[in-house]
Amino acid sequence: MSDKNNILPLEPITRTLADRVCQQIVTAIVKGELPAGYKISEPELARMYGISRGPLREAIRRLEGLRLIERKAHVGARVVKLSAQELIEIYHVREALEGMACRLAADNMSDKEIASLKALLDLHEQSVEEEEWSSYFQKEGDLDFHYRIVQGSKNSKLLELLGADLYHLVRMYRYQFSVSSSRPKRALKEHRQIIDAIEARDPELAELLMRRHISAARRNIENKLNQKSETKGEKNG
Amino acid sequence: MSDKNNILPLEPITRTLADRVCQQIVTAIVKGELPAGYKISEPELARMYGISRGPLREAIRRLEGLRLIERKAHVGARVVKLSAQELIEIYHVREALEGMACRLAADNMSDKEIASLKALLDLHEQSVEEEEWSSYFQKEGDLDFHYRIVQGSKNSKLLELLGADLYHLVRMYRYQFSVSSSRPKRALKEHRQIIDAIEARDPELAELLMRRHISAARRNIENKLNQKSETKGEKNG
DNA sequence: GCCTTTAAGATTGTCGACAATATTTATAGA
DNA sequence: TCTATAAATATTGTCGACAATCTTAAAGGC
Repeated sequence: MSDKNNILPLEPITRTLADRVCQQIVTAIVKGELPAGYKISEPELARMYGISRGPLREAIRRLEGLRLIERKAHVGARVVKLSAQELIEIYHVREALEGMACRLAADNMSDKEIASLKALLDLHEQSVEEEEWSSYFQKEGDLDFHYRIVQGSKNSKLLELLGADLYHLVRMYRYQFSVSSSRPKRALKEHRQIIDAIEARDPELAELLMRRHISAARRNIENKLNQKSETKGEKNG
Repeated sequence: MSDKNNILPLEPITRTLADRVCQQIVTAIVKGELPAGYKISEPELARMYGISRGPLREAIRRLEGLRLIERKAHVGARVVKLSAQELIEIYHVREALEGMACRLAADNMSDKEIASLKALLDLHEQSVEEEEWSSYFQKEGDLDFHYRIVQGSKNSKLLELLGADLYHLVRMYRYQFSVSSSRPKRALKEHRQIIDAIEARDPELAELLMRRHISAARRNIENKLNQKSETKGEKNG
């Protein structure tokens, strides 16, 4: 082996320009640097990222697949703007899909995966106690948990659907609305119950708990959205 | 209004080249003209459809979003090859998603939509009796029914997931394996029961019937696949 | 003064050529 | 004869320029 392998490509530094720029734009959208509804100008972004319009269009098309931008022929692309309605819809779909995933995970998750996930929850507990959760747990930690359970279901189509079409939208929502932070200890407790049910190889209970967990999160959001619209006042009355 | 509007663009004849070619390739893949596992050569397809590589790559990227082809960087694209395992996985996911869709449809589908769907079933019944179902009903008619119910759920995310990620794969499977033709009358009867439950505004029953319907289809496939592998003989014993 | 029409500008879609990477083939050595 | 290295070939990735379409602004008519 020669020395040039010292720089081991843990994550391939750059497969293609489109790959790299795509990831950069995903991050920018999720964090709100590219705000919802923003009109994407191909020449502008191409200059910004220092690439040509070719690979940029490739990236844009991929972003469209991730449901992060919407495009119209001969008009252009815009960062997707989630309505309250759509956000609730996503949580309804998550309830069905992740409930199923959790049931399957109780049967198919390996002992090693379960142990690893319990360790992750220990980390989360630390973060919550040290009140560092606002930065990490609120934004990504919770989704890490959910994503691992979907992986544990061993159903690749389920993983594709949740990973490619819903995951990033929820990430975006969390970053930009900063809403889901209200009940971190409660959520963590529910996570513990879920992994316990999986460890006990109890599919029905695991599904029930996951559905309740997501349903509670949805109602939490619905309440906050209602408060918000009430605060704004009744325009027509 | 001038005469030039005589040629009313019912379906826009051609929005972009990529649009048109994308649809053509979808059809070619579903029908098996581009067989599963086929290596897609960009220069070859570009010549075949008489376009440049630019819009062709756009189309290919879109096909990837529809899960009909898979691409690796610097290697190329191949028509997706569904394993038996993945096909079963899809039916499990459909059971969860379409069960949910059917429950929502019982609440949200308009009377007009219900009437229209019942009329569609009448057409299917005619086709079955005249034994024309082999050409249409087997391939597309059944999915028409399912697609309309998903539309009736009024959950746009649900429609996106089922329409963009699973629909075409099931279409492809039906065309190429010609398996689902075994129980058309039975399936039609189940469709009637489902729409009756929706018309009666009975969400629980509607979901139950849809889940059973898809589950039965899945077991039907599993049996056929088992027969197939038995016919092939046991290679290792 | 407002609306319609027209022209100018900007943006997206399309094309052909060049560069970087992967695959195949040929050659040399064991 | 098989393996390993290296050159040759083909394919994919990237770029800049041109064409088609949409948007915006200005001019003219009612």
